[in-house]
Amino acid sequence: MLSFTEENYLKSIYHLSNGGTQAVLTNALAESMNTKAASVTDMVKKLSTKGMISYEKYYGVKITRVGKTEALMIIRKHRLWETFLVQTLQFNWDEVHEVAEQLEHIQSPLLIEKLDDFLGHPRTDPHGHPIPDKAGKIVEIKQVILSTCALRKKVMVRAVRNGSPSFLQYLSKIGVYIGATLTIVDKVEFDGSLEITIDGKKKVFISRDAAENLMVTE
Amino acid sequence: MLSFTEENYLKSIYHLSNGGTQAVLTNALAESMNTKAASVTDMVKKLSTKGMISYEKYYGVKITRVGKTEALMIIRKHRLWETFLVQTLQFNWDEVHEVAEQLEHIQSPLLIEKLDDFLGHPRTDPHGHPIPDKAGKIVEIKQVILSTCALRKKVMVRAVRNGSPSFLQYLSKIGVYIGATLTIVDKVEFDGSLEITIDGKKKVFISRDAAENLMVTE
DNA sequence: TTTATTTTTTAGACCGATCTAAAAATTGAC
DNA sequence: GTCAATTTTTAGATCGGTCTAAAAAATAAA
Ligand SMILES: [Mn+2]
Ligand SMILES: [Mn+2]
Ligand SMILES: [Mn+2]
Ligand SMILES: [Mn+2]
Repeated sequence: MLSFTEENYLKSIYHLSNGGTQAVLTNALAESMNTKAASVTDMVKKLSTKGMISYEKYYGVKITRVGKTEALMIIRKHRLWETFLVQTLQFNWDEVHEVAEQLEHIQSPLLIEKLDDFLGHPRTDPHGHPIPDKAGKIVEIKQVILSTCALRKKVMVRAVRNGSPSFLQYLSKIGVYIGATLTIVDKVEFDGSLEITIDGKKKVFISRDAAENLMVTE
Repeated sequence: MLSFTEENYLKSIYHLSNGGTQAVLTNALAESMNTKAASVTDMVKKLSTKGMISYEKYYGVKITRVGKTEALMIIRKHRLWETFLVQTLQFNWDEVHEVAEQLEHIQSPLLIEKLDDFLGHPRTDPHGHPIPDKAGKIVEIKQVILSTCALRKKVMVRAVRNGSPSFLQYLSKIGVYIGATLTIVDKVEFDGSLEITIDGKKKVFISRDAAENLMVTE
């Protein structure tokens, strides 16, 4: 049984390692957890003795098989709760993350399976991120960053990379949502900003930063 | 801001004091919290400095106005979540308490108001207990213990006093539920057990203990 | 390849929540 | 009203999670 804090560390390690493919360094983890390197070293030893990660002094940590499964279950809960908050309780997509950070730690396998049933086994959360299934399997949909797309090509918004409330609110305001059809009508060489149309109608300018945080498919 | 543990203590104090009407002694609180008297003394001092209770050495604690409001909000959350689990997620009424013990600590006023809206502002939880409203107001329905009722009188089950899973499962098994109509057809002098009919049909015997944990109205 | 910089770990402390053991206050019995 | 039993509080320790400051290792620069 992992503590609240241990679960958060593990989730961070999973994300920072790109799903367990790379090692995670102490300082990177400290920054993402808003804590100090010394605290990370302590926690990392604990997670290591619990078999969640393998830890080699000065070389960072790698998530283990069980650790990965554990992390995916927390992510599953997080994303199912976010979906519930938006679909069922009418939250806006920029309001759900903080609450889901709490709800993801509720311990009840029955609850999460019933929630999943109730929601109709959604495959993605309100931000377009895939929801791992009961077995921890995650179906990644091939998608590319908007700013890399060709001019005049119709693409569909699939996910946001940065899910910060301010970015999400901005997207809502200009009319961009998951499932929207975008077309790049012009690229500004100077600053990387784009002129796009949304659903073939509205024409807006978005910054390079915004364009780099939208994931789309053709 | 109260910690997880402080919230649990406060809720216990509220219940043990019958909604703030009596003082609560250290040992009583220790027993209900499954902890030691020494730990209670520590916690009680902390809750006192936070203004949730007034504490007088050797004479127990009394809940304050703010403490009561705080306790009622936790109870509101607990009971709304229990209602959600049964009504929306199809839990049985004996499966919800433990999960609600966790969910009641989620911090998000927006969440609880949206949940309340979604459920249609229920007035009682799956065990018949009243749900405090947004302002902390609680509508107690006058009800009596089944074992005190007269013979042959039709009464309606309103709530259970003891909500333990085993009792609830037993009730389900014999066909007793919130809203069922019961009639006492015989009282056994010797052991206080009752012979009753459920909804005018099924005839069963229940023990004194069971009869003392069923709340009914006429 | 020696030195300087950066990263990471260790040592030692603090805080919140808990415990055991011992002291103090209250209550009950005679 | 005194003494014994019960209840409650204090004292001191532990554990998990965090911190700062200092030591050690790894990396980069000269
Ligand atoms: Mn999120
Ligand atoms: Mn999300
Ligand atoms: Mn309950
Ligand atoms: Mn209940």
